[in-house]
Amino acid sequence: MVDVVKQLAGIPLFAGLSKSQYEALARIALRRSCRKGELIFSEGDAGTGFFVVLTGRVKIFKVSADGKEQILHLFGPGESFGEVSVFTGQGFPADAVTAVQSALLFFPRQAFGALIQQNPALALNMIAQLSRRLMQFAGLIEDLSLKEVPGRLAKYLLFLSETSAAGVMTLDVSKGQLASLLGTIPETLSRILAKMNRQELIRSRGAQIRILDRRGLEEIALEGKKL
Amino acid sequence: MVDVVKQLAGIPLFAGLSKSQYEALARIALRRSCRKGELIFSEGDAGTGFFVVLTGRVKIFKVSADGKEQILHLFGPGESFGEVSVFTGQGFPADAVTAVQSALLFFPRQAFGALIQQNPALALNMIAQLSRRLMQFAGLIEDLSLKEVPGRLAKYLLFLSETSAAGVMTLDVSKGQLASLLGTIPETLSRILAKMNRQELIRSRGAQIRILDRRGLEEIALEGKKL
DNA sequence: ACATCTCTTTGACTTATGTCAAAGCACTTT
DNA sequence: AAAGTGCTTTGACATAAGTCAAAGAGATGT
Repeated sequence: MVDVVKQLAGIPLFAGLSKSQYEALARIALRRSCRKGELIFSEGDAGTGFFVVLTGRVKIFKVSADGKEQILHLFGPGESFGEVSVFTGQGFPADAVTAVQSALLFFPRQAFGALIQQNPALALNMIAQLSRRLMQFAGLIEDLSLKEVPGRLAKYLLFLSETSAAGVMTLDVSKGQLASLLGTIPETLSRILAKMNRQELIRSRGAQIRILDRRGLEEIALEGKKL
Repeated sequence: MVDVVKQLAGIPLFAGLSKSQYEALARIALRRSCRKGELIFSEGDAGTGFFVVLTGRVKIFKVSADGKEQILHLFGPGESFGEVSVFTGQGFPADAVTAVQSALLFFPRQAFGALIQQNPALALNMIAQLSRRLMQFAGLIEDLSLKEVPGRLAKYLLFLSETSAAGVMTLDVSKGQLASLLGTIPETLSRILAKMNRQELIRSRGAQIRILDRRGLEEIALEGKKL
């Protein structure tokens, strides 16, 4: 219990809460360990609560009738997921599986509902959280509808380069998963990477990628320039 | 002022609040009238507050570098928009224009922030609101990424038929706007409608559409069957 | 080192959807 | 009614991206 309190402190959703509020949260939280590839919930399952990632990584995704998948989110330590169906009362809107061995906290719906009603700060954190996610979704919708795959990839690479040290960066997901994140398939992604290499925009070998022509990538990502 | 209170009562975001809470909201709300096509905010504008539609209709959309638009939402009476940037502090994520002559209420950020901190019920309403919208976005992402245009159209028609009286239904947006809502262009939409007519799935003339083969549409919408 | 997987790349091909241009319709304005 | 304006439809065409199949590369375990 005590160590759960400690872990809660690093979670943005719970930022700035009082000690007693942490304890109240810790009291209702349930720990769960999942090995890689474990199904946490399926689309349509009744939302009996939501989760926080302590360690590992969880993939939230939709699957089409013929098996293609679109990743909606990849959540890492400190991030929460499944809140939405706690509040809409509808089933989960997508599937969730662990991408790697992971440790989760589960917050049951009823108990958490009671808590949030008495903690305005928690409610406001939740609002901020949902707002950020909505913004992110708006961006994904824009990308899927208005950009071509090279544009989405360029945007992703530029974004990744901000977070990573100078020079070389390393993809933190497999290329197949990256394809799904960008709303395409591995073959298409592979071809586009090859083309970007040929045009000296990037230099990639395996998961290592170095940006050679930042401006060129920006033109593709933002101005819709063709590859 | 008094009549503003009356109008607030019909707004889901404010459902179930007390009389004094309505009055507090009415005190900070500003009225605004917009004629058709008026720009309410642009992507990137600082979010100084959010809006509620009293009458009319507002279109929230993204535009690509080369002018194609993707509608994110069409909001009608009682619905609110622009909340997200109130809580993230970032600029508006998309553009908003009135689709027809409309009357809006504007809630300034600061004042509303103060209110929501003291009204747990209001905060919970906001959470429910954002959650619903997130779910809706997840559906749009799924459609854009995993369904083809005929599937999206079939889904839209089936959805519309639920809300409308038996038999014939009338499109409540122009076909150009419908195309933008479905993530495509008018030409493509037109061709697909023509094809659905030829295959006796629907019978459409102008904005009037009658569903002839519901099961057939469902196969296209849900099972990805080809047109 | 070898065999076995899984992931990635490449090639040839198909197809859905976008582009461009023109014609058709419907509505308003005069 | 005529003329203008903005939607919608249709046709011919271009192309981005998916499908299918096979080969290559990298890991992992025995």
